[in-house]
Amino acid sequence: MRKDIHNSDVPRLCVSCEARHRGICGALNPEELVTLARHTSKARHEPGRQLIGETDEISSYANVMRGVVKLSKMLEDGRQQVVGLQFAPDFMGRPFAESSAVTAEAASEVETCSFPKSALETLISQNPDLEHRLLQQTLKELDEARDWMLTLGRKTAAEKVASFLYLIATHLEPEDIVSTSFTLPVTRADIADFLGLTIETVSRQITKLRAENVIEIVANRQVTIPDLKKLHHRCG
Amino acid sequence: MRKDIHNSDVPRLCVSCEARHRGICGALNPEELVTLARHTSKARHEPGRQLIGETDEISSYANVMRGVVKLSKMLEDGRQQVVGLQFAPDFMGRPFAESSAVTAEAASEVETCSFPKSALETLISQNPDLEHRLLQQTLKELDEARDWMLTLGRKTAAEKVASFLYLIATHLEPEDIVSTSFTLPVTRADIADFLGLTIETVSRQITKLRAENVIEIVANRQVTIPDLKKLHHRCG
DNA sequence: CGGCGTTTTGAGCCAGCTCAACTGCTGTGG
DNA sequence: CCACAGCAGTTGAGCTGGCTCAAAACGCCG
Repeated sequence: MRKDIHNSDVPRLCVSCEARHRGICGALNPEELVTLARHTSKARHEPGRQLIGETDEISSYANVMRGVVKLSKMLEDGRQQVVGLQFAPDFMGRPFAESSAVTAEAASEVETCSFPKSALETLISQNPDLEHRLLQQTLKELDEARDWMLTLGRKTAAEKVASFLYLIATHLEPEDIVSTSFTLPVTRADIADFLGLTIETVSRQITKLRAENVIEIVANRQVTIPDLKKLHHRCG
Repeated sequence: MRKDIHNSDVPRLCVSCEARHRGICGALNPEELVTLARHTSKARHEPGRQLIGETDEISSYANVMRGVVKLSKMLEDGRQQVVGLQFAPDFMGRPFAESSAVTAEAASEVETCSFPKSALETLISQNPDLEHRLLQQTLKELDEARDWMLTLGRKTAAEKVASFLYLIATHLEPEDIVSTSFTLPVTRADIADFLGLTIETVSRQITKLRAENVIEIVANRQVTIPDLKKLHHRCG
């Protein structure tokens, strides 16, 4: 928990919340936080739980407090593509749209803090800094989406898997690390859907990376990366 | 040219400009337009002309006035992926960043209206509606990028080419059309780099679509689509 | 221990790639 | 006016990376 001289003014719900520092709530003053918190509800979701469907009407937005949320799109025949992953304290939702255009699903166990569409829209209209934060996050997501397009369109299966592991490692851990160890927040099927590959190909490439000592697999989902730089070299 | 009761107040440069209606300049009042126009320069660029490089420092932004701009990313070994196309009157540039992270290149003959980074940033700080427009465009680009990730990751070559032609047709022409005819604003190589395919595969798929009477190729770049719905069915 | 979901491994196939040749258009110069 | 060089696009033949289908191995929980 961070030190914060205004702790006494902010709602109990928000006191220790990351979204107030690095997330969109950082744009709000104590008074606005109180207003928002009145309409807010925290929730915990099991892996696999769908948070919003591709064509659902949007009635609320949320912050990701803990865990990883998977955003995906689907073709009529069932082919699926994961188009984004969201980590705490990302904002979730598509402002100014009727429907979300993507399915949001809890990849790991997830905690969210959600509030009605109207509450956010009211705040946006009276606080330009909130819109600035939204713009910043949207630009970040656009950058990530474009990076990923390069991966999807032009990298080999081996490079795709290395890129995925690199992305997870750098998003789950504090920056400037050399080696790391973590639990994969997603299944092989999710990885495959993110990379535009099949489960089997993902599995084979992971096996190969392990055989070449680029990664270590402790338990099924438990990965250690002894040298991030070495992994990065495999990313193409 | 649109009718506009304020024509007399706005700078000559801006009078007939689409960006003032559908682009970001729509957020500006005549006075702000005058300020911006003072630092503005229109330019025409030949196809292939690089407008900004992937690692270039950003010193100015621009509106696309005419033509199509191609945004791309490259791997060290030269593999390239087109990550976006911009049409008039799109805003071009990555606000709040040191470097652009993508290469922008004129795909067709292009006209731009560019202004220094600082001029836009000043206006943003004093006019929240401008930031709102930027957010709207960024969200639109993010939606498009995610749609394209589905195409890149999960569609077959045939579906990819159909999707590309559909995208171009619907972006170049007024809405609610059934049939259309247009000149492709990009080369086969660009299409391939957009779709994550090779030139040869693109060519074969176009030939196939023609053989199946989904499209007509008049001259090399001149395409007619007799039935947009039929094309859409090929998009997967 | 047995059942079930996830992951790995194996074997064969095919969509899309590579390499190479050809076509057709355009501009240039003799 | 033709020759020809250069570039964009097409076509062909063969190869291969990643897919498909099938089965075995590995947890994990009751």
